[in-house]
Amino acid sequence: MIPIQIESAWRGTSDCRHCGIRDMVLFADLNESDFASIHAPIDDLVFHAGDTLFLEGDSAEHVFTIRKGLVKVVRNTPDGRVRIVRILRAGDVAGLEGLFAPSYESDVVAASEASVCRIPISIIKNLSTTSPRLHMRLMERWHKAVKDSEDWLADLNFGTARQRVANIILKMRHDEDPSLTSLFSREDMGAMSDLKLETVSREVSRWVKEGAIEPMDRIGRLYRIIDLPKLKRAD
Amino acid sequence: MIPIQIESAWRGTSDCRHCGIRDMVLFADLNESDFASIHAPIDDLVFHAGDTLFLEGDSAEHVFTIRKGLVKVVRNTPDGRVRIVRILRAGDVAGLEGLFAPSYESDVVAASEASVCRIPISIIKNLSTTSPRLHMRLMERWHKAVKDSEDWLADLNFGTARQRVANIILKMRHDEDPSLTSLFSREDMGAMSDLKLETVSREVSRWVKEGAIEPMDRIGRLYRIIDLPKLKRAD
DNA sequence: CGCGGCCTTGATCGCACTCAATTCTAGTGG
DNA sequence: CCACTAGAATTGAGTGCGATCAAGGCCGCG
Repeated sequence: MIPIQIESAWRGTSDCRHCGIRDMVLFADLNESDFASIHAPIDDLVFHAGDTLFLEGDSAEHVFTIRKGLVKVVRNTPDGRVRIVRILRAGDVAGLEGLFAPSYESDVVAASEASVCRIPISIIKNLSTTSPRLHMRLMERWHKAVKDSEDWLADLNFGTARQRVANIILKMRHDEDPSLTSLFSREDMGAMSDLKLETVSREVSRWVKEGAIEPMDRIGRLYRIIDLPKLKRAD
Repeated sequence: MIPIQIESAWRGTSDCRHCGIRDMVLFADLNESDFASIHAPIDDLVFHAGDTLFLEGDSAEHVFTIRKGLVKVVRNTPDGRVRIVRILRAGDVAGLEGLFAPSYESDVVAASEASVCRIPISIIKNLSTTSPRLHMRLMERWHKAVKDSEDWLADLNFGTARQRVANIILKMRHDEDPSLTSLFSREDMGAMSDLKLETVSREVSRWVKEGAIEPMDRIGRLYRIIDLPKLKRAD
């Protein structure tokens, strides 16, 4: 199967030594001789909202570090529906499963404009035999992936529609300004929480009516959080 | 907080070199000098159904390899309910988060009699600076944990009660004889799939009435699978 | 202006929850 | 061996929440 190919802008080959978020990412602890042993190119790419980084079943040849933006990890159920199982943010890594599996195990799609480093898996495999520091970083990523995944399950797929929507609103708060929250389309929010888009819409409206949040645009994406405790209680 | 402490039988200090399932577990690739550097004791424990391996928040000092039996990974939601987020089987590892976090991030409870190796985290940390082979094994475990966790989310928390119960039945099939399946209590099955125990009971009964499964005991735990395709279609 | 995409809102329906009673099993002690 | 009990599973009746079907509104865009 030839996958749908990817719209992405190439921004050049990365110089990881001077990466702005190097301290957040896999290569944080590498030294000069580690970098010297990197021969395959690490590319710096930009994806637009809706672009695909890779699809489930694609041959796994790269690992992707998110530098900026939001990225959805999507699984397709046998009966044709779609579930968003995790959201990746700056510093997170997509496609780690490629280190062990021949192909990717989920679809990964940009949810907003996203700036991404594409690292050949061969580099990771070579370095990981020589650099215990990279190993630690890799395992930290795995740890975070498991924790995020289980938190997701526990937070968004539990309780009433009202509670689930409240938890989405909380989970999508901005890192920089936690009083702001950026929601996805109602359909995507439904795929995150196993609700129908109409139900999501109703519950968002209800939180607005009750004064817990306040719309900052006219298209239902950006909200200001007014009553944080109320959302957390979700009563 | 002093956690409820644990009922477990000590079966002796393990000799990992001659472990019956060594090829399945973390130490598969260690050589003699690796073993020679292990100084802390690795204990071999037996837990009975319902015993606690550790609780969320306990100081993380060991990693546990499951040798035999079934183990539940449990999370407690803020509103006091309980969710089973994963099941561990022979070869799986519990408590890996202790490598990075100071305390465990979920409760882990034996679901049946379980035989378990308790490995001090100090051993893993020491070995992982010297043995790239252990690193690979560890990352394989992380990979499996993420995949299991996301599969769980996608399979058991999706669709109608009928489909969820069918997926539990399929997930709990025996490795040795896949025509047999061992269910948990209806309450635990509810915690796995976010259903009430009465709903689970109804749906199990319905699959029996329709001839997809057949009870092998009188207490509703062991069933023989008669019509596998029907369960997979779940229509 | 018309069109398409997305969000919102309304009315109705059905599935899963709730509350409750009953049955079955294993375990205990007479 | 039987009576009694506690715990678990099962079954029933009624309710309510979220899905479904449908209509209408808002926004951006050609």
